[in-house]
Amino acid sequence: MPDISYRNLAESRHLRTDERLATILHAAARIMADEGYERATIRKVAASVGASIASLYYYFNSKEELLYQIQYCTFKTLLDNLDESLENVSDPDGRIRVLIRNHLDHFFRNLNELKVCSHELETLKGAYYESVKELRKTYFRTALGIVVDLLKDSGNTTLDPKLTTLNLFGMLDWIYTWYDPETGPSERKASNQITCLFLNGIRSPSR
Amino acid sequence: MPDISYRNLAESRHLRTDERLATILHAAARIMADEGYERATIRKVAASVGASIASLYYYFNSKEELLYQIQYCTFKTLLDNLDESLENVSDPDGRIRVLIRNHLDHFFRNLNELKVCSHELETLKGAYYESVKELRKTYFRTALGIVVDLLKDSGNTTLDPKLTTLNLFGMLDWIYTWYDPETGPSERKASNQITCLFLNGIRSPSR
Amino acid sequence: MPDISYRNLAESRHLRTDERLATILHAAARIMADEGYERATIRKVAASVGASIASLYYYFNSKEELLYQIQYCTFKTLLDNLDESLENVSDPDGRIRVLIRNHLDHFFRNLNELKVCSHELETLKGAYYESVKELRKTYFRTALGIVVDLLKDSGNTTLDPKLTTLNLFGMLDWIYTWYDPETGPSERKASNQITCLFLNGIRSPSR
Amino acid sequence: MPDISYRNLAESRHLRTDERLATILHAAARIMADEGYERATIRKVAASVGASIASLYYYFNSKEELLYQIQYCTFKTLLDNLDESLENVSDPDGRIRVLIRNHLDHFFRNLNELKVCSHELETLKGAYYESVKELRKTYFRTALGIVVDLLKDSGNTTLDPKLTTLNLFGMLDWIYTWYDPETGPSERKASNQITCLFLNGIRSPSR
DNA sequence: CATGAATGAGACTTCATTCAT
DNA sequence: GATGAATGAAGTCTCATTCAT
Repeated sequence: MPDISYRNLAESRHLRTDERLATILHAAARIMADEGYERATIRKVAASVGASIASLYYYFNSKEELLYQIQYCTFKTLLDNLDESLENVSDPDGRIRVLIRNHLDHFFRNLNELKVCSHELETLKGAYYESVKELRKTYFRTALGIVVDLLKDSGNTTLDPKLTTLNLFGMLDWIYTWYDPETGPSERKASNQITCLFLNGIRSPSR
Repeated sequence: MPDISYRNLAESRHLRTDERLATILHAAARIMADEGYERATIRKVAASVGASIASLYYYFNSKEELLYQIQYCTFKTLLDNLDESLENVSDPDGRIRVLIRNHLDHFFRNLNELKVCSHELETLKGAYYESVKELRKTYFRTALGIVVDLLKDSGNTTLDPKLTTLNLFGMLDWIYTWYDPETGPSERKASNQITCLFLNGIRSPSR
Repeated sequence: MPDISYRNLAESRHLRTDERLATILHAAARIMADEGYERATIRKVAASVGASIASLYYYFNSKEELLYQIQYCTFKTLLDNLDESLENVSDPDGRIRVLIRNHLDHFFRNLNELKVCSHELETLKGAYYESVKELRKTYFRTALGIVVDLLKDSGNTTLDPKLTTLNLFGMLDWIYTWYDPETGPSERKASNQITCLFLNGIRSPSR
Repeated sequence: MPDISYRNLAESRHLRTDERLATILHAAARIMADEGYERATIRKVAASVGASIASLYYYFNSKEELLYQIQYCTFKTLLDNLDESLENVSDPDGRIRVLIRNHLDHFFRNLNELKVCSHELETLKGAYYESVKELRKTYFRTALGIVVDLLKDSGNTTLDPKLTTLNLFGMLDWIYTWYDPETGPSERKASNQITCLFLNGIRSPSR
């Protein structure tokens, strides 16, 4: 039974410690994205942040908890930002644009976390798994709600809302397989392309 | 330097042996999909096909070669089938429908292989990696060619062909994260939804 | 308890089979000399003679027996030849020259066997070990007898016969570490040098 | 590419750790001498020093590095001692006596290391091999230089210096095959016998 | 005589984790 | 807060050997 002891970075007053934790989480995400959870050894994480292996255990109780913190932080932040940005937008078209922008803004800057979350959700067990699953479910439901409204507004009865939302996330999340901040298109262009393809796909029911 | 010795199942005459290899590849794909390459131990593969660990090494020289055979077979079959199906279709709309159907027909029936190929390409090194990479590049170029024609025909100058192709594969490949043969929608329905969303998205340039 | 079933090559009438056995023994000796007994796998021996692994077991019952045959043949031949050559020589000086020549003649042409016999005597267990040990003891006693006579004739009371014999074999057997049939001195020269150094060392007691 | 990280025992200040390393090297040498490198399992070494298998890997990175450390330490010490002892001796006769004494003093007390170095040089690969090879070459050249002078002084033109040096080492190194500290002659006697046999062998050219 | 296929045993090695300091 | 040293568990792979064909 894992003892979840997630440390809320924002609330803590030990800034030095929490900056260090953030550094560790980021380094771990990079290594886990590059090599997968299993191949991402604690040893490599320690080396990449210039610490001893043993000292890392001050910041997390197990390798699984390290993975949990990465995933939890990612979705917590994503969801909090989304809620805030949606507050003043009410039309479905505007809301879906906010969601897409929020998602891509976050993950273009955190491709490693995106990859880790995509690959390693089911690596978590028990309470860790449930905790992250819950956040993701909430996030998906928000998106689904917007898509439902959008299809209604377009009079589109061909597309199934749930499948359409899944396909949207397919395009959004797939970016971790191809986006390269160095050589790729601008984030803005990539973002616009997906928005455009998706909204057109929805708006005009096939005759 | 890995000595790649891919055995072409179709051409071999040692049926008994090759059927056994196919069984092993399938079992391995299932376990690797469920648990990831690293956690998918040879022991588990052996147990799942009712063989001793050592005897598996009669069929592949290393765990990496096992992964390679899974990926190579998958893309070789996919590509061969596609080439055959495209032979008698010349209009871009028909060709993209063939590609989507071919892709989904294959992977709805081989979700494990899809997941393994998606997650573990870069687990392969050296010649193994290059060999699979080459097949995938060929496959992508075929799709890209069709999308280019499609955009031209639609007079759509907004969408970038390469990004559009990547987004298409985002929707197509993402199915491994949500499709459930037991409880999900029919393959036909899921397939139609993606085709519809994509073709509409392309056809009608945003006003 | 190993069942020693040494096949006497000379007496057998299955020439084809025995030629094959000789080929195998020679190939095995080469590989064992190069890599040591443990690293010299049956697989490598099989490959080097172009046979399947299983078929080798027709010629010996175990890897240890293979090693035994190599060692037994080597010392049996060496000893038989020595006895024959010594028959007509009675003075110690002549007899020691015969022994040195016999030893070097044989081993310059069978360096691999010399190395294997030097390194792997104690790899043999039980009856195998005793059998070879017996031959070697007989061989050593013959040499020791000659050295005793030689020291007596020289009036040399400084040197201990047994130690002197051991030192002689040190020089004789050490050749496997440095003699190279391709680039080294002629066998004749190398042989003369040892004979010269040893006989002078014995003949002239230090002041 | 092995990363050779030889720890100089003498210079380190972590006495506890280095004493432990020395203990391990010694135990490993004994087992490798008794059974050969391949049969000398890490398990046996661990058991013989009362440690877990995994903990040994704190002291070396691979079994091959363990073998390397044994060989490197042996020849480094031997060579350093020789250089020191030769410093104040200039006549060839004295110098060869110093060399013989140094060699035998060291190896009578480290017969296991002598056997391991004799049998397993070529078990080392790449940088490990080159490193030890270099030391041995230096050691041999020192001996050869002395023998050259010695032969010159004796007016002996019969003997080839290189072959003579090789034969000397044959007698010196062969001791690992027969010397028994329990039942054998005194080291002093054994040492004198070799010195005597060799110097006489050289001094009096055969008529 | 020959061999394809199989297997139990056991080797080296790595890893997450702990704990005394 | 930090870390050197240690370890049980487990993984991949190789090997000698067997046996039905």
